[in-house]
Amino acid sequence: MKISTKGRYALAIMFYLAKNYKSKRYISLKEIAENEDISFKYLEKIMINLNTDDYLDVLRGNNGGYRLNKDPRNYKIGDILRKAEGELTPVICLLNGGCEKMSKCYSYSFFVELNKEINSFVDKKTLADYIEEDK
Amino acid sequence: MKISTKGRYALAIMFYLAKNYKSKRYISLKEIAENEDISFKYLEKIMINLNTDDYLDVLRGNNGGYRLNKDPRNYKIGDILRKAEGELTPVICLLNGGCEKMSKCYSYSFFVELNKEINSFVDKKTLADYIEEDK
DNA sequence: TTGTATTCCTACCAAAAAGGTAGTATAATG
DNA sequence: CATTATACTACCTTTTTGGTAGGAATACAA
Repeated sequence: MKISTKGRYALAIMFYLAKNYKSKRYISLKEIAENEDISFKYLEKIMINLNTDDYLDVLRGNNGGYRLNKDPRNYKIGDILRKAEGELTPVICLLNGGCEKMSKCYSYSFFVELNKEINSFVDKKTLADYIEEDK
Repeated sequence: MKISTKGRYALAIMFYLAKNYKSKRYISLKEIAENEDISFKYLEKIMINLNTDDYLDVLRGNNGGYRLNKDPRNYKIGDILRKAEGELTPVICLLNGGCEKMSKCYSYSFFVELNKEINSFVDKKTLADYIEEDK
């Protein structure tokens, strides 16, 4: 039940962008990597999953990078973690509506509830909830 | 953010024992392994972590095995998962009160809240909550 | 007292996932 | 056209997961 570095680094990236949202400037991964002490190359890889479906503004070249394209309050922590880590379901069988041993599985309804608990929490929290000036 | 087989099998064991609580009989891991389609040897290994601090009654030899030593309502799901999987904290830094980069970490308070959310949920649920006759 | 069924304990091991690194292609801009 | 970014693909090392194997200790019944 751990969040891997992918999820943690993705959050670090997004908080970094959120912090700079008002300046409108593009932030390079190099800058984030240096400030957060994370491997630049690894951040690039994480970005591939993170920046899908026009999630962020991108600009290549000099002074390029990434920036949020909506207010921080519109970025759910749940979406960020799911993009980086994949589905947050505590067990895989939840994605298929149970397995072949479902009929005698006492754990299943517990997993359903836990899944709901986790996802509803992470989906009601946004970047803005954790940045002082945006609270 | 997945529960591993250790945690899932531990729950399977505990639900199996809970289901048989009233009969007072000792249940062997062999029986559980066969009924739940899990490797007997792996269950033995999981049991090492599960049955600490007099968590269960044990009897060796013929017709031996394990049984609950208190009512199913006294076994918290949280305890079972923690015994099998280790601490359920979504990130390790929560166990040390943060890391050296704490001062600029926007994620930390989110992790604290998520941790609380998860643990308070799994600790308010017991085996009895998911067994028909005990509800 | 011997055989059988069980837990207890230690060591080992293969496959998968995590956590990266390296190199090149593509794009934007001065 | 040089520079500075992202985009993409391939590879690699370490750790974790998910087991297996074998024997010692214990309980009990015939």
